[in-house]
Amino acid sequence: MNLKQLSEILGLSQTTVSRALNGYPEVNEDTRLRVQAAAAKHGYRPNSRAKGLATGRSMVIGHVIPSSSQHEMVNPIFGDFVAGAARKYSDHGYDMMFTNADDTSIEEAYRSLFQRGAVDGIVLQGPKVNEHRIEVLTRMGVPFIVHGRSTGVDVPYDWIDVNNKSSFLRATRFLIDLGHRRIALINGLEDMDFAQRRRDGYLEALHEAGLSPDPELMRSAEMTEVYGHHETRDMLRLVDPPTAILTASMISAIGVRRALNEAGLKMGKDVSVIAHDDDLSYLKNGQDVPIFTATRSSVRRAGEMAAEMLIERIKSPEDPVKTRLLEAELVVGGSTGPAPNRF
Amino acid sequence: MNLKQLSEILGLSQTTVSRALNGYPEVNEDTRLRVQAAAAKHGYRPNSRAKGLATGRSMVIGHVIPSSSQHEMVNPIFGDFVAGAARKYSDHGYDMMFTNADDTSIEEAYRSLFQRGAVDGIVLQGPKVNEHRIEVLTRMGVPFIVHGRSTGVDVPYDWIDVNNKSSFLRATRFLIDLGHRRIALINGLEDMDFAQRRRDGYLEALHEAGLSPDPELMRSAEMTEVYGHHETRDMLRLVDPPTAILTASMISAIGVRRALNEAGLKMGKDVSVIAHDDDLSYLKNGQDVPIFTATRSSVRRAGEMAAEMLIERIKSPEDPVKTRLLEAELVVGGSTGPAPNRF
DNA sequence: TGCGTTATCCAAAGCGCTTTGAAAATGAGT
DNA sequence: ACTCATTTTCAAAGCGCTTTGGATAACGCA
Repeated sequence: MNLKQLSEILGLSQTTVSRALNGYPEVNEDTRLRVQAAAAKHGYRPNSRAKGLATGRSMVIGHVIPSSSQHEMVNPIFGDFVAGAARKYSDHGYDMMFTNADDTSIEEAYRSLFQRGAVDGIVLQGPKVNEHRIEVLTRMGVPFIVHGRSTGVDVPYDWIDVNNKSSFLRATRFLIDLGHRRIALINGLEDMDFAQRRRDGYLEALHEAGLSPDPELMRSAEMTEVYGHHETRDMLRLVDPPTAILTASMISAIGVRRALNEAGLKMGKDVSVIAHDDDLSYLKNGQDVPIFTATRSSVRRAGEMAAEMLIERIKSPEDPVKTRLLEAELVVGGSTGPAPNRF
Repeated sequence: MNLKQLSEILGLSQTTVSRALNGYPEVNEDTRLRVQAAAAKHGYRPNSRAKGLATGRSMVIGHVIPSSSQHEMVNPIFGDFVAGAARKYSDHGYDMMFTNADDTSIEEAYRSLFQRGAVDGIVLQGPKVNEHRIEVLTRMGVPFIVHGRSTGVDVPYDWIDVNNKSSFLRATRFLIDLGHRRIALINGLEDMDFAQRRRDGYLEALHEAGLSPDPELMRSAEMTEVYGHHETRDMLRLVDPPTAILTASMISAIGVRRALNEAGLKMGKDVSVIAHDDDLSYLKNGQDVPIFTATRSSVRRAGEMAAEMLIERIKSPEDPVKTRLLEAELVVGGSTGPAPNRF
């Protein structure tokens, strides 16, 4: 069923039917009702390609999935961020489109998505330090929003980010206040901007306290469970092992816990652990009392907000740049305690 | 830059330029090269909406995300399945589109996606028992594939699934052979088809061994970490607690492990655990020796295969129905051992 | 040279919608 | 009854592409 057929059935012109359906004022209310009833009855749905061609808008937001199988952003966080964004998109009549690109052709993927007219806006996830894609998108003139920020990029752009530095600064201070001196950081990949900022926060807190950082206690990789486990086991073998560990995700925190258990150490007593908690729906940090002391910020919520900001940007391309910095809460759970007295 | 402009620059007709770019034979090779060079130089990209309008195909595959915040399928598995599918889509020139729908309007979402011409095919994830959506899609005549199956639906349809029943049958037998008699099943939501089949396998193995199932040992809910923990803790308090636990995902297995640790029990010695492992990239089951004994089947691989099967279906709508049943491997790890002797 | 083939290229129609500019219908005012 | 303004409807153009049905040029061969 297309417009033409529907208009023939109704004995009206396509113009009138189109207008009736799209809420234009220059159509008699009775006619509008008739048209709407007929459309519902025949299950008429305007072809979105044709509509897009005619209006110049696709009502689709684009995301790119980097296909290198082990890329930081694809995984734990992906599902929740997308679920949050998707809901907001649909509230505003947008769909979301994903396109796959291997690491070498990501830039091309963005370009293609927009220039083909497939999407009206783009979400850039997982920015690295000096993220080149931001300039690319800016030059293309596509409305976009960055989930995160990129140190070293000085063109203005819309972003929404957690205050990673302050989170890790406060978390580290918290451990220092508990008497810890050997504090490890199990970080994400350090070319990722968020990892860099977390590291900065961590270092600043150490510095404030007059502690000098130990490279042996700073690890960086993809945030998997296995990685958290591996690095922890490795550090526990040091001559002077850490008494506290900061880790970049709940997933790796679980690996940390596993390593501690294997070593017969009690979390929160022998070794304190603080994790960053993205508040993933299938991996809640306990029910009432948090399992891990954590810096918490819902990535699902971030997805919702990113979607809304992007839609606003699409509506008002000339608005000044908008940014949004979310503060993570520091929630205290059972995984931290005073530094053990070694003597 | 559009076709018209490009053809004017080249002094050719739109027809010829279009054909040159799309590899049609009725164009001189020299001309084709000239056209390709110019297209590259000017960064010409055919508008996909216009192309879609003209060809009647959108080169997009649709997925629907149910928006009830706690739905079974959205989460742990989502990211990896999608990543697998996305790669195959892009190999064949397809993009993927997501649309959000709350539980009441999922059917409408599928209908809209296809009838608006937004997608050429649909992936149906997380089928329930008696999944109504399958008939809806069949009647609509849209090419689709189901990830999973649906007991009680008797129209033929394409699907790819893990042999859930046989996996859990074998896993349960394995525990019985180790001397376990009190075996718990921490299952997914039982209106999900996969959960039902796992339960069948579990029950069949008990039956074979002359064991009668204990409702107290059969739990069912969303497969979160917290859930695995909660049910385990609860069952450990029974007068006659389980000596072995089967659980439906790695995530809930982690909760099981946490509960065992809290109770001072050693996994693989005091209580054996077998998990179903979807082989998620950020949650590998250990490095060399598996942590959990597990029934393993890569959901990412399933995503790839689903994508390929769907694309074939789109190409050949009249082909006979295709189905694919994957056998999970039973990998033995450190979480299982002989049943403890209580006497 | 003339004619049938084949290789190239093109004009125009069509995909299904929105939107412009104009026409028809209605109503108000005198 | 007639004019003018307003409301309601319509025909046709246009969005950017593919594809049909020719036209033209080039070629082979008698």
